[in-house]
Amino acid sequence: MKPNRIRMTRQRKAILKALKETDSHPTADQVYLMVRHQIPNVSLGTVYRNLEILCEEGAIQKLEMGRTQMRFDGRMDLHHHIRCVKCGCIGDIIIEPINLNDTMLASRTNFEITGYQLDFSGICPECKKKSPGMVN
Amino acid sequence: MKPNRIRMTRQRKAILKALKETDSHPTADQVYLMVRHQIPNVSLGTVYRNLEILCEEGAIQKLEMGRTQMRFDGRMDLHHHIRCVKCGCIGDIIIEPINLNDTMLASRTNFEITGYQLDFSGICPECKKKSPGMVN
DNA sequence: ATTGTTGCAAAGGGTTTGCACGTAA
DNA sequence: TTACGTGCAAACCCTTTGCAACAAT
Repeated sequence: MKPNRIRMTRQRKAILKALKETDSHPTADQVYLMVRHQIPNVSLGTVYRNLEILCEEGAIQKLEMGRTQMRFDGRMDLHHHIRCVKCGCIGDIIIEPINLNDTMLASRTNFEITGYQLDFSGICPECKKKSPGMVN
Repeated sequence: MKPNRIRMTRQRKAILKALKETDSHPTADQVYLMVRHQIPNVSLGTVYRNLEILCEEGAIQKLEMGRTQMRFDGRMDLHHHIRCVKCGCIGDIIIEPINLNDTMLASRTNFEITGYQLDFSGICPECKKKSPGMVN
């Protein structure tokens, strides 16, 4: 057990606040822009470092969907995400967790299963409005 | 409909062959090393270009798990993947597809759901052997 | 002969890191 | 006072791309 040495600096506080106040799952540079309203000379490096630290502390979570830019989420309850294939925005979905001890599932691999990541893709309401009926 | 203009060059043939002959889900540079045995002066750029083209042709598939390096798979039947959290190797799992028209699922988001990605994580047989009983 | 493909090397883009200074506790 | 955190800028790493030469059809 290491002592909790993390300091609540202005920057860290502002980054955490920004994430708790939005449901837009922003990228690091979007967080950077938000925080700059309050702390104009904050650096992008500081934003990245703090997002990482806040993740480790369990205060926020990092979304790594495919190989796109990371996104960050201030919501910590169990939920999944859906990405709009047109605009890239991200929404939330709550579904029942998969039972990792399911013998049917376990029998299908010689790995010991410890976790999973389930992300959906689709079309967000805004993009649906813009091109109704269009598949692409 | 564009005519099928893709040429079967030595390089392309070798890359495809390498992927069809392994079940190791190699990264681009691993494919590069494999192909170099046959074509010593092949370039990494060519490997990347051909992996991309072979994906578009539906001959292979690209695995984008988290923000790690891309991996490539010569197997085209429907299956999922599990990544070893210790060594990073990848195995296969076959499970039933999720029904995207499930009203329960659809009611949980205002997106129109079109697809999903489900990847597992766990510990591979080799790593389990090396550190039996250890969680980390 | 045509034009898709290659090797090379440079560029790209998001993220990470080294350093000296600043600041929370 | 101590050592964690910051701003800056350079480094990183994988992947993509421009270009002139090459080769499949």
